[in-house]
Amino acid sequence: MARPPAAVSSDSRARIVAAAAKEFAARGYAGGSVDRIARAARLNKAMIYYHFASKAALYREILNDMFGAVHARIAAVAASPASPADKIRAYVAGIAREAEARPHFPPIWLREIAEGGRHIDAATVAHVRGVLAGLTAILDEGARGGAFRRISPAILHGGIIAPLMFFFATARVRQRLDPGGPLGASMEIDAVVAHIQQLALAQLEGKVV
Amino acid sequence: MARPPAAVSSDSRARIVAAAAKEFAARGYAGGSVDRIARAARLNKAMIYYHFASKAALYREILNDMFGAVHARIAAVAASPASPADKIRAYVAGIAREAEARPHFPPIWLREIAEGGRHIDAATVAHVRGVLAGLTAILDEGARGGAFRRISPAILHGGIIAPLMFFFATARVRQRLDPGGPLGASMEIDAVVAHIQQLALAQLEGKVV
DNA sequence: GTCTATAAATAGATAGAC
DNA sequence: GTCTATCTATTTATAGAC
Repeated sequence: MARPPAAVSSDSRARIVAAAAKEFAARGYAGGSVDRIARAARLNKAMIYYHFASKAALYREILNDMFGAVHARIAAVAASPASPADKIRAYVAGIAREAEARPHFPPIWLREIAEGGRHIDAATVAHVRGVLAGLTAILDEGARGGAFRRISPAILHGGIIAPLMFFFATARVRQRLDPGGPLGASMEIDAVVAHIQQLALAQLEGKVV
Repeated sequence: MARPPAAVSSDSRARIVAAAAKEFAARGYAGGSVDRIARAARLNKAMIYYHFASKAALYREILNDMFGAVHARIAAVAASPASPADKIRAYVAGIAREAEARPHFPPIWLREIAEGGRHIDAATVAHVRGVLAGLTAILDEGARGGAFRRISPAILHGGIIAPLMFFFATARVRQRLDPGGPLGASMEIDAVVAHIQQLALAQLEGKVV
């Protein structure tokens, strides 16, 4: 295998996106610096403006990828031949898996919520609506078959995604705020996902509320 | 009742704190501008540095007030003579009430989670630990009396606070992302609080998981 | 595609008058 | 306590050479 050339040419766009996702996750949109992104991508600022129209456009690309990936996965789950209960399990696990694949996803999601979705453009809005439409379809199917009570998709979705993002994003903080204590105790992702799956199904099957 | 003087003197510090809370909630710590805070408080930048050592110190004051208020309320709940189940209800309602009293609380909370608690100082850490200690005491009491199963306070707390902050913070976004749809449908705070109370108790009473 | 250099605006913070 | 004026660093973004 030949040694790669000293300056790896022209995956520069991908390097920028990766560096930007990390930067925006750590410091937010406003706090993120184009200069720092360039340095992390081993490029200069001008290259960022060669590939992207603006800092905002770069950020929107990352948002769109995040929500697009979740949308695609949820649409597949909703269209699958599984039972409604299994689809709910897959809904929870699917969001968790996309978050796991993108460490920047939970922090950026939390910040967008805090900002009132200020940077979310039309394409991303469509993805968000698509995710909710998928959940609504699953709930309808379950209700028609008598397996599920009718509950608000919004309440259910919030009860799933909020704790999920919280647990991903706080992995580091919990260690700091409560080392050794119950908050700091390591929580396996699989255990948290299983817990949230059971909580969601309990609501749908009328074991609670 | 006499007309107030044109320039109300020397509640300037309080005006700064109020304006800063709004600014940091809307734009985050990094995105918040001392200039804008001064303008919103009808003062100049120099007055902010007269009252506070730095932008960071001003922000920490707001964080401390938020978490201090929750800590105080939860400590009172834990020490009250109510039943464990009622204490859990009061735990959920208490956090909701403090968030209601401070519109900046949910957005700032979400951002701090996203930032890994970067701006949280020792005093605020103590408040966070105090809240968790209160919850742990309630769970222990319930478990000793046989009313509660033993479950992780961290999981329970996350399942309470994350959806709560999510629903408060998304009141405006949901309207935008899904007007007329289930997400955009107005959700009464009382209904959301009641739902989360029942969800928490269902876990503790072994009806789920 | 990649770079250096720089423009133009805004940031946090301070000096010093009143 | 409150102000104006200003310093310095950093910001996003662009021009133009190669």
